[in-house]
Formats: sequence, structure tokens, C-alpha cells
Amino acid sequence: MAQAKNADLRNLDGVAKRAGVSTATVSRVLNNQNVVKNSTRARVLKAAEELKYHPNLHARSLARGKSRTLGILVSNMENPFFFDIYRALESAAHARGYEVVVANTDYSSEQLVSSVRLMIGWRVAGLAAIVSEMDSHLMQVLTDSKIPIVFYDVGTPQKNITNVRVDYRKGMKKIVEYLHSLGHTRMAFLGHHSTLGPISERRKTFLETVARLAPNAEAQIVAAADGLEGGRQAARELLSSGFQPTAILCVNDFMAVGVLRHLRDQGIRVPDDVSVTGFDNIRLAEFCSPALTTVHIPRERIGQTIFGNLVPDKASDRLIGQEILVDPELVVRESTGVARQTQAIESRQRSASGLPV
Amino acid sequence: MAQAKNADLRNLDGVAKRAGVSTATVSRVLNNQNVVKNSTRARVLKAAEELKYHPNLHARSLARGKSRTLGILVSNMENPFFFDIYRALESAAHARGYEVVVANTDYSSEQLVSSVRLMIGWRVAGLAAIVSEMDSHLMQVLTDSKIPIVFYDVGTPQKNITNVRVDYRKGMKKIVEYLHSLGHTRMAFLGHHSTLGPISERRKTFLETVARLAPNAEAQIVAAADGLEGGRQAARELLSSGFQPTAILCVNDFMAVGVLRHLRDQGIRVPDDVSVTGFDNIRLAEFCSPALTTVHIPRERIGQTIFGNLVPDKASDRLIGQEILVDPELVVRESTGVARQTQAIESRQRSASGLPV
DNA sequence: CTTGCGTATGCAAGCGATTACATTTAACTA
DNA sequence: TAGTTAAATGTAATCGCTTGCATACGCAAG
Repeated sequence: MAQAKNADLRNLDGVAKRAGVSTATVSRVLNNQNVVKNSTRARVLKAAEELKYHPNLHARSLARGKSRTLGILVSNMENPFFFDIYRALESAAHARGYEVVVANTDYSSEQLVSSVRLMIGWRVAGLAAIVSEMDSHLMQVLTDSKIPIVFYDVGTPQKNITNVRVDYRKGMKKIVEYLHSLGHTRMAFLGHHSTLGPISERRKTFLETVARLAPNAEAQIVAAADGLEGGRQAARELLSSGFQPTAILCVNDFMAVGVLRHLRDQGIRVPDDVSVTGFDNIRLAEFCSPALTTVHIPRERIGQTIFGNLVPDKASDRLIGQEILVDPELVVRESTGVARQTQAIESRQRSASGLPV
Repeated sequence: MAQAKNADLRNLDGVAKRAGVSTATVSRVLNNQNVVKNSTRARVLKAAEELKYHPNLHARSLARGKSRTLGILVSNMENPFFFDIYRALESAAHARGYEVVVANTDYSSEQLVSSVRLMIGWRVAGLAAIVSEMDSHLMQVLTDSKIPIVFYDVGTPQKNITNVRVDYRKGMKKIVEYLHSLGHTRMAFLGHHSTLGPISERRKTFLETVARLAPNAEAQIVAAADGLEGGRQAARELLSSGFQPTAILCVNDFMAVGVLRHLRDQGIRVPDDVSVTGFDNIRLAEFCSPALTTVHIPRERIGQTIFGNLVPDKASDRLIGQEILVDPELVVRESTGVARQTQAIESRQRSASGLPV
């Protein structure tokens, strides 16, 4: 009955009382300030230990008015490419004493909205947006929030926005040139059916490059959802469209693995009958079968760059409002080969369905 | 100079002043309490909107003394199996108005320790531990913290601990029986080199089942790290050990994909020369080549079960201190076949290395 | 024995919300 | 019109921590 209030002593007060000091001193000990006498420090630590005390981080953030927590928004954490960026960013953050909270939006703009609300509510020290479903309204909300923010490959490039992105044009050019050198003339591009900037830019680059290199080559576009299943579905659509590609270019490796699956189910051999390429060079690209020819994108560097721009190091290398380009590199593996001149796919499909070849 | 303090008006006070009400009223509006007159509510909302106000969630948690945030600890988010559990848990949580923060420990106990510290510091409403590196000390810290906690397949089963786990014995039995029915006599098991409970139990079950079914069959154990690379490395070790398996059983699908890669590199055909099985039935198991024979584990249900036990619904179905078993089911795909009687692997290796067959 | 000064600690005012309780306003009832 | 009651709002304490400022301590110099 003595201690009416504060039944739970696992707070600064409890520790302070037990150690016979004031809360201020306890706080100073816990924050490693060197102003506390060693004997006091020891008593405080002992008391904290005995009470199994853990500081309340909400109270701390509130009192400090700032946190060392970074937020990450990701469209699809299941895609190893995004996961790798997240991991690199996180480890860079940890190395500098920052925590990280991540929200997976699953390509849903509703989820994105509520995640953004959360991040702002948590007053994160910075925000990395690796999402494709960002609209201008949300962008406004974010800039209004005054939270430092770095985008990865954002759709609508605006002024005063830091944007780390890959030079997709260059990567796409390398792939198309490579396929062209192998004699491919009918190529299909499988990508998200998004109307957003970068995606449509990729489509355009594909079409332009094909047109430039081989004026009388044919090019086809297929819209697809991200992921293994999305790739498989897109491949299905492509094949039933009547277009007979000699090469299929996928917007990313993850999707390409789905494409490979469908081709295999149809008895179509890669790269003998058709070549397939990905983009990103995720680990899986090396492990799937056939191993994917793709374009390497340095996720590690991207993650580090994002962090570096969120939490400026020497106050020097922060590049607000800039676009930071990352160069991709071609990686040739097993899924590409010289173009077959005959209509390989059609004949495979015929024989698979029992029709006369 | 008029407003000395509170320069930033984006807090309850700011909104209150602007709407001409008290902070209490603003708070009531924001928490959807129906006690506020409509006209006032409208004024408050307008003020909040104009100020672009977002409640400070730290202050809220602090004041409320409890949160609707759940913590998840995961050893390896890169493994799609864990990712799926996380996703299921998260969507169950969202459906009931809970938020989720996830910490990826990367199998490092240091990271686990600091993640646990974080979760306790955040006073999460509950904690899901999907980690294999949990030691008894940390377990103590967690129980001391009074945070409701549910483990997934924890190593050291203790009293008073809720543990959702898969009936691995049953799954393992199904696989071994199936392989046995195909005539396999030399089987190798590739699993983490952990001394923890569930893993060693799996090993034991494997050995026992093999011994029971085919007394004169041979069994081999290989330690491996998780992941694609871990699987590949384990396969390498296995093959160079001299043991000539007719079947390779992997502790999970993710690792199995790595195994497939190495076998392919060595010119060993699956399932003609050797059969390979996984465990988990991740989506990739269907998409890799050959598609994996595996055991399906219902991640969705696991996620939901974990959530249900963290946040009891009707105060009824919470099973504290219990073990909740989930039944696995065999899924036969392309990576298994009847056992070859000749020493297939050895001859492939010879021919691959240019030696006389 | 003061004075002075660095060092170690305590006091108390925030941080931005929630909420029990008090108070005012509005709406009926008699 | 006064009386009773419910509805709407305000007051102020509180959550657990940080931190500027004040205070107390100890010890060397004057």
C-alpha cells in the first residue's frame, strides 16, 4: 500500500530508487555518458540488471525528439532483388548505429498509404522508398512530412527528390545488342503492366534499340505481374498470341524463372528453341536451370548509396534532388544462344499437343 | 516571437488551437470516439488536414501503455518458407488492426540479441520467434519481459511456452517411405549443422526410419548452411565423401535448389541418376527444374496459428504452454524416380572429369 | 579559511499523446 | 420556469525518458 502509483518498477524511477540516485543519473549511465562516477555507474547497472529493466524506446524517442530508425518501403520483399537491397541498406544502417523498420506493400497502394502513415507516425529519421506504386499525392504527403527520403527508381521524377536508379537504358541496350549479335530477330519483352515512368521507359528503350539495330526485326510487348507466377502467366499469353519469338526478354530475373517453367512445361527448350534473359542477376539466376543470362545490378551498392544519402556522413556527399545512376553489366549464362531460324516454338507446341509436325 | 515554445505546431496542441477546442477533444476525434459533436469533429479534422498533422505514435504508445504492434523475429527472411510465414502472420495481423515489425537475424545470435532488445524496448504486444538460434538465456530474458510469445519450432521445448511446430517426424517418414518404395537404398540427409533440438530430431527421425524400413540400407548425414549456396556446398561435400547416394534428402526446398545446381554442374541427372527431395513446398519448388518432390507445410496456417495464439480471439482458443502440431503432406513432382542400381554418380563424375568410364 | 573551479548529481520542465474526472451545455420533463 | 439528465467539452495528471540548469561536493590555490 506504500507505493500506490507505479506498481511496475521497471522504469527509470524504479532503477533510480533501487540504486539510490535520481533518474537523471540513471539516464546518463544508460546513455554512456562519461560524466558518471564509476561506483555510481556500477550501482545503477546492477539495479537495472536486477530489475531486468529495458528502456522504453517510445519514451526515449519522444523525449529526444528524434530517432535513429530508418524506414523502408518495399513493393515486393519476396522478389530477391528487393530483398537484397533491403539487406544491404540494413547492414549499412546497423554499421552506423541505425535501426530499420521495413514495410512490405505487396504492390497495393492501400498498404502503401497505411505504411507511409506508420512511418511518419513513428517519426523515422529517414525513409527509403523502393516502391513502384507511388502516386503524386503520396509524394506530396511525404515531402510535407519533412522526412528525408530517397527513392529507388521512382516513376515520376520530380525536382528536389533524391532518386537512386539504374541506367536501365544501358542495360537494355546491352541485352538487345547481345541478342542481335546472336542473330535474334523476333524478340518479346515481358514487363509489369504499369504505366509508371521507369517501366514504360524500359519498354520504350527495348523497342527503340531493336528498331535501331535491326530495322526489320519484330518486337512484341507483353504485360505481366511480378513474380514467378506472373512470369509463367505472361509466357503463356505470349505463346498463345501467335508471335513466335526467338528471344524472350524479361523485366527481371524473378519473372524469368516463371517463364522458364512454362517453356519447359510446353516442351520448348532453352536456349535451343528460344533464348531467355532476365534482369537484376539475383542469386537464383545462377541456380535455376538453365542458368539465366541477365544483367547484373549491384544491389549492395544501391543499398549503401540509399543509406548514404539518407544519413549524410561528412555533410558532404549528400546529393539532394539528384539522380544517382548505377551502371548495369551483362552476365552471360546458359539461357541464351544463337537464334534458330525455323519456327521452333510452333513445332514444339504442335508435337506437345499431339498434332502432326 | 509570440509563440515561444512549440514552434512546430504539428501536434495535438496545434490542431486543438486551430480548431478552437481542447486537446482532449482532438484526441477523441482522432480515435473515432462517437462522443464528439459532428460539427466539432469536422472542424478538428479540417484543422488536422490543414496542418498535415500525423499523430506521433511514440507518444500514443507511451500514453496508452500498450500497443497494437507485433514483433517477428526471423532467422532468414531470404528463405521463402520463412517469408511466407511472415506474410501470413502479417496479413492476419492487419486484418485485426495490428501492425507488425520484423527483424531478420541472419542466423546471427548477436543480431538476435539486439533484435530482442529492440522488441522489448518497443513494448510490442506480442512476439513471434521464428528463429533457430535461441538460447536459454535469451529465452529467460523474453519470459521475464512478460511479452506474450509464440515460438515456431523452437529448439528447447520448455514448459509454459507456446510452440507451433510441424510434425517433422511424420513428414520425414512419408518421404523415406516413398523413396523406399522406389527402391532407394543409399540415402543422404543434408541439414543445418545445428545441435539444436528440432534439427537433430530430424536427423534422428531420418536415421530411424531408414533403419526401420530397410535394415541394410545405408544412410549418410551432411551438415550444411541454409540457402542456395549452402545446398550447393553440401552437395559438393557429399559427392566428394565417396558415399554414392541413390537419393538426397534436403532439410528444406531452398537448400535443395542449391543441390540441384551442383548436380547439374557435375552432369548428374535428376532423377535418373539420383533422386532429390526437399521440404516445405515453397513456390520455387514448383518452378525449379526439375520440379521438386517435397513435403508441403501449410505456412499460411502456421502464420495464422501464431497470430491466433499471440492475440487470443474469444479469450478461448489460446493455448499457452502447448505444442501445436501441423501436419505435413507429401507432394511428388519430378525430382524423384526409381532408384538406379548402378553406381550412376561415380560414372558421371568420371566421364565429367575425363577419366575412363 | 575563503575562493574558485571542475566534477558528479539532482530538480524539474518538457516531449505528444490519452483518459479519469470535472464542468459546461443542451434537451427534456414536470 | 426550474429541475433532472444526458451529451459535449475541458482540465490536468500521467506515461517513461532526456536534458538544461542549479546545486553540492571535493580539492587545490590564494
